[in-house]
Parts: sequence; structure tokens; C-alpha cells
Amino acid sequence: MDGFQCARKIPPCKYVDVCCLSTGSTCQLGEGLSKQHFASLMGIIRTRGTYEPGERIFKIEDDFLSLFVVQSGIVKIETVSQEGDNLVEGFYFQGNLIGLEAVGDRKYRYDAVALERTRLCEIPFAQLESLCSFIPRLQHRLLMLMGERIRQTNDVLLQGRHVCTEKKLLRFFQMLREKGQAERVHLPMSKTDIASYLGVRPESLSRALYKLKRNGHIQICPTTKEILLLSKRW
Amino acid sequence: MDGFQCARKIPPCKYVDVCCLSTGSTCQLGEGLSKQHFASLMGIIRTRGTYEPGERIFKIEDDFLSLFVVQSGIVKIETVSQEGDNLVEGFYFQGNLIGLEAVGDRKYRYDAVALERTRLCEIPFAQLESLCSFIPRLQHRLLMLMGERIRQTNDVLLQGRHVCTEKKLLRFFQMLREKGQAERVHLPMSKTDIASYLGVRPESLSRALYKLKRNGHIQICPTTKEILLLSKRW
DNA sequence: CGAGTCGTTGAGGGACGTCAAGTGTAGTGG
DNA sequence: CCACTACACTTGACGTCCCTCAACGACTCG
Repeated sequence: MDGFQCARKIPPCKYVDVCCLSTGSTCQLGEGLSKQHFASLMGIIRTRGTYEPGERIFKIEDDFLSLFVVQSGIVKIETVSQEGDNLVEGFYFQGNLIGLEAVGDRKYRYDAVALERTRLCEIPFAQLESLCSFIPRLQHRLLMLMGERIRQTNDVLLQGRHVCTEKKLLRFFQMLREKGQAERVHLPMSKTDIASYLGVRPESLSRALYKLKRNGHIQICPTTKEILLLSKRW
Repeated sequence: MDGFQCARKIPPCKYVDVCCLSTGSTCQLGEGLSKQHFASLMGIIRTRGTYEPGERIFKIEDDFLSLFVVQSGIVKIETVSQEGDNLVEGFYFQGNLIGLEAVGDRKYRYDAVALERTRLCEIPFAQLESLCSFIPRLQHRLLMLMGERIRQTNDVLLQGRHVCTEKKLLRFFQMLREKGQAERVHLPMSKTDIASYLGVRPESLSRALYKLKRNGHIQICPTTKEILLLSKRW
């Protein structure tokens, strides 16, 4: 289809990596491929139009057909708890890969919503799998990205125990600062979403936030929705 | 090597599936393979000797070379927190696959310790990867198992929020009952390990345990280290 | 304007962590 | 066989973090 068009329009595979919940690593799916193999990969990647804030990319129970790579903007992944309230799984930024958690499943189990103006690339998974059979290096990269994802989730799960809300929040900010390049951290997501992501109530988040401010760890710019990190390490 | 020997001695790939932290699914790595391809898979699988209780299968910083499948017994996977105390990642039973979290990494980031007399099969990962390139179906199964693992870890992470210790404990017991076939749940691991796995302190675990007993949800047999589940659903 | 959502702040309570003491058991060495 | 130690586990007392409920202001959208 328009795969090659996409390959021409976007930086070549620059932003094809894996999402990071905690670490800042950027493993690129196309890394180490020959020119020919790289072209094959680009051949199956399709551009998706621009999504406006609040627009949904896929929703729970949609058939899982593709992975997505964030070209620009931010995507929120969330699902619903057994009790019925929202659970934010993560925020995905430029270069992050979305959908690995659906591999091997027939349907998505999460909603994906754009938080800002977002551009995406789509990687049809069946085609990617076929391509992996012909390109061992690509298969290796995909397995690597999935392993990386398992490690990251495990880290959040294990290292996040017995950590108070303030520390969680600081770590969250530091992760965002590592993802973006700016010193100031922009927070396009709602406080409620952040609270859900961190596993605390919005009220607790609010209190922790202003406690960090009082103690001189951060500065808050309510107008621009920005945070300035003052402490280098928690 | 002794791959075919292994294939003869153990039930053919019956127990080659993925670990389950929460669900009871058993996805088999060799499922759907032709007789010939299945034989190829068996050809790279090696038996490992029997491990005695407390014996270590691999440790942090060992080179990652193989996945392991539990043939019988129980394996505990743990690591160390930034503060220096033990963090139990999970317990792996008959049929569970160990090591997926190391895929794409050079070294293991966890310790694996046998809790009971344990028999293992070893799957050299480099050979498995090569084989996947030749057998699309096997590649598909491996990707599926990794996706499954991501989903399970994500579930524990997301659905485990705002759950009190008693519920966590009940869920843990129910998971064990689904893994084993018996009505009575055997607990070969220490209470301290269970507490670490659930993310609470041993004292809290102890209290929750006896609260469940008082409320008639479980019966405790201290001599046999067994639990009898009385409530079907929490 | 009213309705709804988000965010903040206060008051109160509950679950869990912390500290401490005590028991039981296994392992060691005399 | 008996100290002696070490460790796992239990139980109590107490503190603290965070959840809950409630009220309120700011804001958006109809």
C-alpha cells in the first residue's frame, strides 16, 4: 500500500523502538538490518492519520491486528478494573511501540487514546511475523523488544513495592524527563490519570505533589502544565 | 547431544508452557507442530539433573543462555531490591517456562532456586531462535508465550492495586489450587517468601492468614504445610 | 445560567508498616 | 544429650501513610 510512502515521509525507522515504563532504553526494531531487509520492513509499515486529543486509536475488544509506533504526540493506554474503574497502564511517547501486550491474543485488552495531536505508524502484525521468518535479525529484535518489555513491567511491579507516593511521583517525573529532552517536564495527561498510573488516589497525588513543592524538590507551573525538577536524584 | 534421550524420557513436550502468575492457562510451545518439526524442537532440548531443595539453578549475573521448563517440583525466582532486601518475582510449577524475562539480555537478572526436589529441561535459547527461523509455527508459539507473559505481569500490576492483603492471599491460594490439581494447597515456600511475593510484610501476612482462618475461608494444617480452601470465590 | 468534571483541601478512619517480645524448630558443636 | 545460635513465625502495641468522604473553587460545555 502506502508503506513506502511512509518510509519516505518519516525518519527511517528512527522511532521504532519499545515503550519504556521505567528505563530510557531505545531498542530499535530495524536495527542491524541490511538495506534490503530494512526496505522490506518499511514495506509493511503504514502511516496512520493524525489523531486529535481524546481520539481513540483502538479500544478494548477490537481485533488485534497491528502494533503501532508513536511518531509524535502522546498515547495513553488504559483498561478497566474488575470493580469498573479506569486503570492507566502507561503513557507512550515518540518512538514507543504499542501493542506488544496483545501479541498472541485475538483482541486488544486495552484502550489507546491520544492525549495530544498524535501521529502513528502501523505495523500489521501478521505481516511482521511473516517477515520475521525470513529475516532472523528482525525476529531477534522483536523477541528482544518483548523481553525488554517483560523486564520493565517486572521492574515496576517489584521495585515499586513499599515506595511512598512522593517517591513514585518523583520517579515518574524523572522518567518523563529522560524520555523528553527538555529540563522542564510537560504533563499533558490529567492528574487523575497520573494517580491511576501510580496506583494511588487523586487526593493522595495532589497532597504528594504539593509536599514535593514545599520541600523544594520541584516547581509547578499551573498555566503551562509544566514541572521543573530541582533535585537530581531522589 | 542427549536431546532425543530427553525426548524419550520425559512426556513429549507436555509441560512446555508458560508460567502463570495469575491465570491458569497452559500454552504449549510445541503445540501445532508437525511430527518432524516437533522432533527438531525436542532435538535441542536437554535434560538437567535433579535439583535438591535450596539448590540454585542460575543466579543473578550468570550469562543468559537457556530457558528452562519445570518437569516436576517448584522453583522460586527472586532478585534484590535497590535497598538490598529480597524480592520474590514468582513461583514456577510443573510445566512453567522460566527465563522469558531474560530474553534480549546478556545476563539473568534473577536467582532461580529449587524449593523442592526439582527436575528441569533446558532449552538453549540461541538454538531455539534459529529453529524459530525455520519453523514459523514455533516462532508464533514463542511470541505468543511472551505476549501471554506480558499480559499476566500487567494484570498482576494493574489489578493488584487497592487490593487488601486478605484478598491477595486468597487469590494466591486460588492460583495455586488451579495450578495443582488437588483440593488441598501445599505450601512448600516460606511465609516470608509468600509475603515478599505479595508485596507485604511477614507480620501482615501472618495476621491476614489467621483472619482468613477465623472467618472460615480456609483451614490450616501446620504439620503438613497445607491449606484447605473453603470459599469457592472471594 | 446550570451541570459536569477536575483539582484541591480538610477531617476521620483503617490497613499496613514498624518495633518489640516471645515461641518453636533446625542446625552446630561440645 | 545438652547448650547455644540462628532463623522463621506469631502476637501485641503503636505510628503512619493513604483511602474515604465531604466540601469547595475553577473550568468547560451545553
